[in-house]
Amino acid sequence: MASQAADRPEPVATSRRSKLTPEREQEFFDAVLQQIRSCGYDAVTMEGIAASTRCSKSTLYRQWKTKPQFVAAALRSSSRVRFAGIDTGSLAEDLRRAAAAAGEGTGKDTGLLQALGHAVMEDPELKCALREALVEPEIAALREILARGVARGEVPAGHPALEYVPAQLFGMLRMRPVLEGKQADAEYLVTFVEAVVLPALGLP
Amino acid sequence: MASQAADRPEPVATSRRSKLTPEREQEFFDAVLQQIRSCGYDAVTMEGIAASTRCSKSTLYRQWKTKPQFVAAALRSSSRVRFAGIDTGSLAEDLRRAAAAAGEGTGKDTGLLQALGHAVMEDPELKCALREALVEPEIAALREILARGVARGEVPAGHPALEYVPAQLFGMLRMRPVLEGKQADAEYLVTFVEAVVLPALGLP
DNA sequence: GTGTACCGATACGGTCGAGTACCGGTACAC
DNA sequence: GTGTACCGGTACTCGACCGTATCGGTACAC
Repeated sequence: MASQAADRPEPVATSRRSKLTPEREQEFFDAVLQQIRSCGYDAVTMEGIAASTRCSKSTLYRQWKTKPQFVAAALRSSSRVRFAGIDTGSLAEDLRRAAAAAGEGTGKDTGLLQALGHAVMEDPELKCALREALVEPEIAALREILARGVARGEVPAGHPALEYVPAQLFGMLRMRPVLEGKQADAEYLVTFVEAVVLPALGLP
Repeated sequence: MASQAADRPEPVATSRRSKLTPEREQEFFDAVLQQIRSCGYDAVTMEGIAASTRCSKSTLYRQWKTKPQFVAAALRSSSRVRFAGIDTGSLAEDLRRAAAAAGEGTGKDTGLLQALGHAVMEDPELKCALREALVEPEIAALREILARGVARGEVPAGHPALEYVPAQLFGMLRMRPVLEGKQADAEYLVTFVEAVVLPALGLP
């Protein structure tokens, strides 16, 4: 599982305010995000997290002041931009890749977005963390892809369908489970891109 | 406030197991749905509903066994298909009307869908009520509109973009608040339909 | 070896909400 | 007038969970 890097002998640098290794912290984060995905934000309890990670509530409250702050930290730590690095030189192909990439992680980010839905309205820090960790990086990467396509002249600048592309991709990801009860997997999303997004942009 | 219809003299038919008038019941339903929209499912309390409608908790629990059952009843009662009755004879125009209609009610059904997000995962009755009341009727009406367009020959049967139309519309409705922080109003949705949905279907 | 600082466990206080029980008041049937 | 059945109000039980406090154990520094 863990590589040799896990038990490094060196004292890292000077000292650590916490004896928790970053790997251990990540266990907490994974656990809380997993539980949020499966049970919703309100149903997740600090006691539950402590139990499932075999740490104590004290440890959680020592590191993070409150439950929302803990969750916010977990969100920030799991930031992983899925659309980064897609650049095939063709907008159509880039969009297919992006759709496939979005489909791969289905049930992770999507589930979080769903589960945190309204909890986010009450705690501004949570809201901010969610946007920074999950929403904005992906949107920015996607707009980057589109901008390159425009720069290459594949689509005229200001094409009316352009601004809707990110919302559409996320929308499909989000709505299919609701409407059809199935996850929006890579195949489904790629087909969607080819059937709708590319034609709307005037691409082959 | 209340019209004369409220204190009807007739005994309605035979007898009523409850002395609550249907109007009174609807007040409860409106109150609980409103509170769910603004605070989320978990934050809504039976005490709060009782207070805001000036009835007593006893009354609520006499009529409905539990909180989820109460909410489910409220959902069922508020079923109002927004896309029903749209039939202009032109698919493009029907879709514009549907988009506008969807935009009108923004913050009602959409908010509920958002707020109930994960609460629905735990109570099957709630889940069922939500689907029956909000999801399926709208989808069915929308598919009806599309089917008429196909029957008129405006779009070839089996056009790949057809099956995505409902999800697209709902997806936009749902994602714009997340991505842009603004409600998806009628204007936005109509523009979306014209920029993406119609071109993808090969309509003018 | 000694001190320090953190971890895990557990127990506790405080709050809040679901659901129940009981009571007085009242509208309606006969 | 009397009975019945329901409403509104309040007080209550019970459980859950947040966040705090306390204590013993242990890894590491020096």
